[in-house]
Amino acid sequence: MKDQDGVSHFIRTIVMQDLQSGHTNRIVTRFPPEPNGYLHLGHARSIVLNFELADEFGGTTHLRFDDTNPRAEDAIFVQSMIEDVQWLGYRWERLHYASEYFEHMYDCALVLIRKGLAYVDDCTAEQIRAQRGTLSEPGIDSPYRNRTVEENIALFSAMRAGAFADGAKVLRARIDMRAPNINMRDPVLYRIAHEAHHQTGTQWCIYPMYAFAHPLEDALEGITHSLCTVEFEDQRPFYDWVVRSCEMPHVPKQIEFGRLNVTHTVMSKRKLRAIVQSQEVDGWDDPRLPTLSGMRRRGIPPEAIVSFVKQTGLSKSNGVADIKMLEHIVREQLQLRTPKTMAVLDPLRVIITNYPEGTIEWIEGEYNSDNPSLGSRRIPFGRELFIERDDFLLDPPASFYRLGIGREVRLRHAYFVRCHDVVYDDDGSITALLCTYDPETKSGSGFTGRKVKATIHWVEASHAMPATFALFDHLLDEHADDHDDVRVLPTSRTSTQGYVEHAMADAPIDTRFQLLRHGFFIRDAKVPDQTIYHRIVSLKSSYPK
RNA sequence: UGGGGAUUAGCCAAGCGGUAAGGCAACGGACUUUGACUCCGUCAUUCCCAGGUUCGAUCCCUGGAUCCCCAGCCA
Repeated sequence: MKDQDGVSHFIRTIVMQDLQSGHTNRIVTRFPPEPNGYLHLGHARSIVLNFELADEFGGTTHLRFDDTNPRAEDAIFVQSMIEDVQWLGYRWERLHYASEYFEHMYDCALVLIRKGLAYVDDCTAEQIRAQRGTLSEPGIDSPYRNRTVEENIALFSAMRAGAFADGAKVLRARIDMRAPNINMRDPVLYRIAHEAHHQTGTQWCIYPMYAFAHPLEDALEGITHSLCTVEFEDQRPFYDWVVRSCEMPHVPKQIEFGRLNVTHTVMSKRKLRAIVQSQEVDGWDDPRLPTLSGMRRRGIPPEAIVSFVKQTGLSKSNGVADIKMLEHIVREQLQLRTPKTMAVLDPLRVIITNYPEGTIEWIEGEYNSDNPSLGSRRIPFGRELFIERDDFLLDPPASFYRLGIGREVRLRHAYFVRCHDVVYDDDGSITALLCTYDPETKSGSGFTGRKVKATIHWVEASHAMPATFALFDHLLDEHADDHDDVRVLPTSRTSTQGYVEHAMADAPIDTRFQLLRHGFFIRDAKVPDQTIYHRIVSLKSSYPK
């Protein structure tokens, strides 16, 4: 049971077993982000997993905002998350907010109180922490642990009614302060926060904690498999305790999987925020960031992200995938879909001395010979051109196939040209190349008289469209996740001024191109009035540097 | 030194008692109007280590090592 580019994994196995054994007859999953930031590649793994798994077995998936902490959340994140999930290509059957269930959760808390399984604690956060014990020592009971049910109900109602200040009281589960699993030492269920909520306004001044709310949300929605990352594993006993103690009719199953990390970048929300706040990048959608909005602005197709997530597989270990794998998949996805055009990023003028002045020849050029459906365009050719500065070397070694004095190369789609002289300025730097062309060698003419070692790209000078190119490289050094300092590499973004070929000016702004010998590019849609091309990913190169 | 997890090639990852998939990377070669793409080939006698069970162990048992997570009124 594998899909094309996915790998079989343990959660799929569990789901299949649950279906076969009759434990459940329909799969319901959910993607439950907290709207307190931007979605990134790490979330993409959860999104793909939840949506694809349910879909594979004919089930459904809910998008649910886990909005139990108004101090951290904002409606603007709700909107960006909706856009990001849709952009990846997924459609939810139901959209929910945890806050929809606040009343129901309150009732569940009352159930626990009546069963003697929850109590109102007047201790401060510091006192509670001190009573909790440590990793190796048991905790001690709170002095308020044995209040009567009546007293607890009265106090909890008063908490809801706004009778107490933030932090004055909490509702706690009453389990076991000596439990070896710290999560079972009377965890907090409700805290007081006189804070407006983006969905419920000022209706509430007490809010449930994640550990209490999440299992209830899952149970209420009929979620069969509640998938989360491994750091929640030791919270599973409490998850099950909540479902059981609140006597929820539906019992969801929590399953944990390993986080997805990628070399040369970070997925931690904290570190991402630090980078954005450092002003070293252009906001949350900076094309260098692993945020979905950043990757979208970068021009990475959503299909590539989905494919990457599937191809990296899924296990319980927290692995670090090589970013080269992502880059490979992006190239693979773009290879056949993009028109291949020419642009010069670092221009060097070339004068074809034997080509008539004032003449422009229009050459028909196929956009992508591996995908003829992309059609063709007309390319102007004339006496003055631009080529890439590093396609010429004054004293080229034998391993350099391109231009040098006396050397001949093919101009893609056009003619062979041979360089015979160099023009310098007063500083001694090269300002132009003088070349001759051979009319016999026109592309498509079938000329086979002699061979040339290289084909280079070019742009005719009088029709060249000026453009800025933003070239992106690794955001951080290879193992950035290992240390706390997240210094953005200065090489992560460089830019150059150059020219693109005539035909590119007419393309829709979201057109992705393969710029011959440079890589895949797309216009920066955030500044449509400027002509800035983002390099999505470079081409591979076997040329020894 | 409490509890919970993880460990298969440089990286990700299949494998579920019958003799180590696949992808990325790397390295050779072919092809080439992109030093791209494509194609062909190479790349774990061994699965963290040590014992044990078995005709047979990456899979089962015992012991050990290393790494990750948990002491928010965050999620």
